[in-house]
Amino acid sequence: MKTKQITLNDIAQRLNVSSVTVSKALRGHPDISKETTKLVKAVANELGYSPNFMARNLSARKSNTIGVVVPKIAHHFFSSIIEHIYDYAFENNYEIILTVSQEDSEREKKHIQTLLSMRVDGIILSITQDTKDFEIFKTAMNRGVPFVFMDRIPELRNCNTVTVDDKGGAYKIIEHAINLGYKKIAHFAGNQKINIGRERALGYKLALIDNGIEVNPDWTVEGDFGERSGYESFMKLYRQNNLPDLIFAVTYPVALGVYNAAREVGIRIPDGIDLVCFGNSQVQSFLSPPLSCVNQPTDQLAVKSMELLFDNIDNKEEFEPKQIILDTNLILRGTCIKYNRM
Amino acid sequence: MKTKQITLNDIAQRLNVSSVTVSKALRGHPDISKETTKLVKAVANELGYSPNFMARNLSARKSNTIGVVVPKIAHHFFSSIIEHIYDYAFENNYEIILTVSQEDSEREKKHIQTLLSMRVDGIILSITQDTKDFEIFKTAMNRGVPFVFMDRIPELRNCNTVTVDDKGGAYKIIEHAINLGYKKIAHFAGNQKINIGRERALGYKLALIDNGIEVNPDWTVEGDFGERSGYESFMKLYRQNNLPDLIFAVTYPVALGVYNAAREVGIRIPDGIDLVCFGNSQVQSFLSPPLSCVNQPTDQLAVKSMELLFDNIDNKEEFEPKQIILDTNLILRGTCIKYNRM
DNA sequence: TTGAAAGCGCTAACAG
DNA sequence: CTGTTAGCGCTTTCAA
Repeated sequence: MKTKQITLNDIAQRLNVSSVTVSKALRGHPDISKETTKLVKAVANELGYSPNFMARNLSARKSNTIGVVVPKIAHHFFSSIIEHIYDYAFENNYEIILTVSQEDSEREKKHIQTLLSMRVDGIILSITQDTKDFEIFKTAMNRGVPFVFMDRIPELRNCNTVTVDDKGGAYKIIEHAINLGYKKIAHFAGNQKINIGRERALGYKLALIDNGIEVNPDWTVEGDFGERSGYESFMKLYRQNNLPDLIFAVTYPVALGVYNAAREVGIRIPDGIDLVCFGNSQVQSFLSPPLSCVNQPTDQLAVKSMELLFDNIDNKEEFEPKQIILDTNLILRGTCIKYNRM
Repeated sequence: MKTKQITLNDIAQRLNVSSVTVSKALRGHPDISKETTKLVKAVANELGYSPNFMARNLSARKSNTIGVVVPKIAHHFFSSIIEHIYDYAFENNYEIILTVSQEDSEREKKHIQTLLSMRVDGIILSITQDTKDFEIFKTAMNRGVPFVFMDRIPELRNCNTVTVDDKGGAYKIIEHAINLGYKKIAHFAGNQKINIGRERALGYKLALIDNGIEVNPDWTVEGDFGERSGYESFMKLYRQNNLPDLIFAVTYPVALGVYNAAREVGIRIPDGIDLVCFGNSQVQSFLSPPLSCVNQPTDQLAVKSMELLFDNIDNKEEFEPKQIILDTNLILRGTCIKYNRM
């Protein structure tokens, strides 16, 4: 019993007018008299008319839709950004097509192709850890589709980016620790193929150097951004009997891995070893001890990305790519608030 | 410099064939010779052809897209389900249009209308806390759009639902606690207007009754599903000097609120008061003490919902609505593992 | 104020 | 194997 979809024509016939009249009336076009407009709307309502998005957009050559590609979603950082993106889109009567690459660059590429097929008006993209091939981005941009890269960005000149000041944030927290008295500071660094991993590691080093502390290469432990990685990095140093006084974890999950590992070997945080990380989440204040961190403004990441994208969409002809860098702030809780050594 | 989008015709002209040939070739239709197919594909590639999703779907009268409406996204339960939904869709070459109602039933309604406009092939929906008006669901279903209600479902006969055995799960954990020796057990109940709130409260009561424990009405504290609610419920009982030995929180955030409140008034978990909740998350094992809970199979919620939806889509004519109820299991960690009183 | 004609880009049905 | 014809449902001229 597939009920036929109601079309403009159905309404038109009922009223003995043309479908054009109905189309205009429904959109409140001034061409049409108040009376017919009212009539049309009434019938449309009665029949349960629902405009066909595809037909409308095909004809109008505009989708009122923006595409989003993120590497993960079950992660506070991204889900929070996405929620803000949805809010922003909703207020501006835009639809969001969200796709998730699951850190798989092939999948990412496919998603972009799909979004292009859908003729989205623009794309907001946070790349995977190992996206190496930027061709698809270039061709898409050349084809006139506005792009905004958010947080995790490719090494590409002349494109829109909205990032967090990763280097500055890392610098800030390390300097804070140094001021507390810490000197033996390790960094559990993320993947160095991607900007956020590199920048945070850079900020860490810079802060040490600027404060006259020698950089111990053993204390920059490379890994990825996950819990497992934090656990393993800790265990590596532990086995080498080379634990520092403070660990700066590149992400919140990495810090969780450290909690786990430390608990396992019976070292207490923050007395036995202190810990701090980049990135906030809903639950850090419930950890024991509550975890201090560098906070990223997820709402701003969403809003600025959307603003920039809309700006680009509205001024396609003479648009100059912009790079926006957002500031971070420290949230100090139970860790890294005093010097615990000696 | 808006680059014109490449169409079938552009490719056709280049090759001096008709657009139909190109269309077929691109889709690997057996009509077309290997040779032309190859040629067509080459040119399409060279020109960077990207099929127009709208045109294709308008013409084919099928969108290969399914709509999803959830109340929140920055919440482990939902983001986890959504990730699984995306995976499933991706594997089956379907697109997902995800919309977020933010617990606002008006917004929910608008989203459904949008999805209908987009002519999605089906909708998976988890309703808001205070969705009272089910008309839109009914009309949509009458119009032949397959629906699956997931986890949070309306009181509607004869529709597809995939839920967790909330009552059974609550019963299970309470019985576990009783076996441990607990008798003074409170329930920080969620919103009773929605099935999950009601069912969990029901399971709680049933378990008490079945085990010969009197149900103290003061110990069912109604609230909502958020952290704030957990905090306030605790404080209420605390002020009344009426704290139980164990609290069963309706959700994980509510339990977090209890941690907060307990810490604030200097009562220790689990010795001072014990705690357990419905729903798992990535971080409960990091709480102190690690929080035991009733685990919901988010992957199954996603998969079963998708399967059911596809089943309905494929057999529209004679489809009998199904109700699927998924089992829960207990995850025992640092709370509610032994009787701490006296 | 209304409508007829044309077309958005694609596909399905049918001929050749 | 290839192409012609007809339309999907809507919007945008442009004429009445």
